[in-house]
Amino acid sequence: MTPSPPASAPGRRDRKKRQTRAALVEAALRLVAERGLDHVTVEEISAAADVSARTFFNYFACKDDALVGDHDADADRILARLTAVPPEVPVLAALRAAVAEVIEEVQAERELWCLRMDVVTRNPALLPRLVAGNVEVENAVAGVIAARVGVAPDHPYPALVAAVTGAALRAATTRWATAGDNRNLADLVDEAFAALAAGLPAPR
Amino acid sequence: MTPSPPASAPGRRDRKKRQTRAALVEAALRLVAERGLDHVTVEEISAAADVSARTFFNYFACKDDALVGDHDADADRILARLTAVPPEVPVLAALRAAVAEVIEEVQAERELWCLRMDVVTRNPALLPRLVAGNVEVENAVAGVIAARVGVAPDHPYPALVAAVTGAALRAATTRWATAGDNRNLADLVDEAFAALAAGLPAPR
DNA sequence: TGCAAGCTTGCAGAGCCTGCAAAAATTCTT
DNA sequence: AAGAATTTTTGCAGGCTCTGCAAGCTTGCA
Repeated sequence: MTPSPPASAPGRRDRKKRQTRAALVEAALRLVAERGLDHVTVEEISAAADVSARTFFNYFACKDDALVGDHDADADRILARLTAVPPEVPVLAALRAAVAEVIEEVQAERELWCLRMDVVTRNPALLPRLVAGNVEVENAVAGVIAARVGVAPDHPYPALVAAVTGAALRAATTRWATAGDNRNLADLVDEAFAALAAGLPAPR
Repeated sequence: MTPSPPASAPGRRDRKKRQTRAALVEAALRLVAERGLDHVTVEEISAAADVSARTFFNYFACKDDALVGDHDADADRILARLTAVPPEVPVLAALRAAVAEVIEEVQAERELWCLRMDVVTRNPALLPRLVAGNVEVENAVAGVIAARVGVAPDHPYPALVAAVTGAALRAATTRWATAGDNRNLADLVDEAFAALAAGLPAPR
């Protein structure tokens, strides 16, 4: 137990698990992009990834999860980063810094995200799940913000800021993945946060 | 065809439909509040509303819809109100005015919404669907805003404002339905919009 | 009253998802 | 390197969700 370097020596088993998961995600996205969500069965996705249908559900709780992904790991990292930001940094700036890391990783997987966004917009039934992951994160973020600004956990401010910044992030990511311009996601997020801090003035 | 007074004389048929729908919603919320989402079947909900299970799916596309409701009608009204607001009104104020009507109706159904929020928070699988309805509305709202401020439909500003105000509304509604204080939803929404317009300054 | 339209219902069936236990693969121990 | 321990994969049975279809009933209207 406890392999001495847990990150450097993943071992064959972990490697295979990553491969299988990636294969399932790739097969799911490709097939659904081709045929549409309800013309692709879990059986077909599993066959394309060369595993049994039962194994699919060992990796994903439901069919949609293979398409939208689970962002629990991201959530933990964002929370850790947020708590690490010095208290004197303004709330919006702290949040912007907390998501920097995740944003870079998303940027690194641009093609995957473009495909994912394409699939989601063409299959609106997936939209709920794509937004939902964020909501769970927002609740946790709200708690950290409450402590940071020194108000009660049920004060309206933390929940508002968490929800609003989550929405801003989503808007920026959507634009980044769908628009033709090849700007960095980080730049789009910066613009969105700047607009928030300025009170959302009309452009120009 | 085309009943002369469509609103004043609903007729027995429409009345029955509304009753059936309300009975299904009530039964679904009550049963799920008691037992939890996956310990209640559509068959049981239908039985409690005294209709067949097949009829349930004539009213709702899926089990969850009976719990979170469909807000398409609200969406249409919000869009109509928004386009009716004079162009010189600032964007945030226009949005606030556009949702006033819907907010009053939600306020009128406070108990229903409290139960619904309780069910959703205790069954997080429902959370996606609750937020999703808003997203569809937001896209339409973004289009109207783009026209209002005179930018291209794919400009980042309209999408950002639509997403952010949607999030603010959601935060206010959540607080209104869960918190103990009996303040008006309209007041909470006003506060949220004011905070948005001020750039989300830390309280105090 | 009689007809047309709309609503409800049962039925059959595809597909999603879960629990269980056996088989296979990987890792650990000796 | 052989065997034990652990993890992963798989098949199977089964319940539940949701859909299409056709028959039967209710409602609205002339």
